[in-house]
Amino acid sequence: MAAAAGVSAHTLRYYERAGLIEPVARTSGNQRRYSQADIAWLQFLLRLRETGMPIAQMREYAALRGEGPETTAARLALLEQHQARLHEQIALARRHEKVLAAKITSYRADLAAERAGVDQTEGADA
Amino acid sequence: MAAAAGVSAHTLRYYERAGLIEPVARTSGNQRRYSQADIAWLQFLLRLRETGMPIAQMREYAALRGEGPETTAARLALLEQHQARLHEQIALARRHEKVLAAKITSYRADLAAERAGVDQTEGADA
DNA sequence: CCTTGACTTCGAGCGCGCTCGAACTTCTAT
DNA sequence: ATAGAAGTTCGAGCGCGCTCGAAGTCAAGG
Repeated sequence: MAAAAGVSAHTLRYYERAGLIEPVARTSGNQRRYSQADIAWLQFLLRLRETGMPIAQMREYAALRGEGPETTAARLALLEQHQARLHEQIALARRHEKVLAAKITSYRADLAAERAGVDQTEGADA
Repeated sequence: MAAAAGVSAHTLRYYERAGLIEPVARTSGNQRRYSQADIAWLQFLLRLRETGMPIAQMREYAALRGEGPETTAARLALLEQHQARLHEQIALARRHEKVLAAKITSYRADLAAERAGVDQTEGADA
C-alpha cells in the first residue's frame, strides 16, 4: 500500500483518474506497483497541491510532462505563474494580518475600558 | 440593492440564512433595508471571510455578538485564534515559496543545459 | 391601471477535492 | 486449502460556500 506516501489509496486512485498520474505499472493480478519515480512524482504533485495549485493546473502540468522534455519551457512557465500567485497570496495574507491585528488591539482596549467601568460603544465591529 | 457592498443579493440572503447576519429591518412591503450598522458588520464579516475564516466560525462570532457586550472576551479569543491560523498559513506559504523557487531554479538550469545540447535527466520532477 | 423590474422565499444545483461503500478479485499466512 | 486482509472498479455522496431559477409579491413610472 503505497498510500504510506501520505495520502489515502482512494485519493491515489482519484489522482490517476484525474489524469495527474499516468497509469502506473500493474502486477499480473492487476494490482498497482508504484516505482520510486512514481512516488517522487506524487510527492512533487502533493507539494504543488499544498501550495494551493488547483487540480486543473496540475493536470496541465502532468500532461506537458507526458509529452516529453521539449515541454520543459512550458512547464517552467506554469511554475512561474504559480509562484506569482503564491506571492500574491502571501502579500494578501499579510495585509489581512495587519487589519486583524488592529482589530484585536481595539478589542483589547474595549475590554480594558469595560473593566474600568466605562460604557462600551455598540456596533464597533467594523 | 445593498449588494453594492461588494457581494450579490443572493449571497447576502445566504448569509442571513446562515446566521451570520441577524434578520435585518424590513419595509412595510417586506423588503430588506440595510442600515449603516448592518453594512459595517457585513464588511467586517467579509474581511474575516477573505482571511479564510470558515463560515462556521463566523457564525460563532456572530452569535456571541448577538449575546451582547459581555461576550467581548470570547470574541477576542476567537479573533486571536484566527490570527494564529493566519500566521501559520503565512509561514507555510513562505516555506512553499522557497521550495518552489528552488524547483524553478533547477528547471532553469535544465533548460540552459538543454540549449547547450546536453541530455536531460528524466523524472527530475521531485 | 398596468407594465416592468426589482424584490421575496424556497429548494435545487454546482465546482472543487476528495471520500466512501458495494461488489468483486487477488494476495498472504496458516 | 482456505480465511481474511488488502487490492480492484464504479458510481454516489459530502462539505464548503455560494449560485441560480422558479414562482410569486411589491413599487414606481407612463
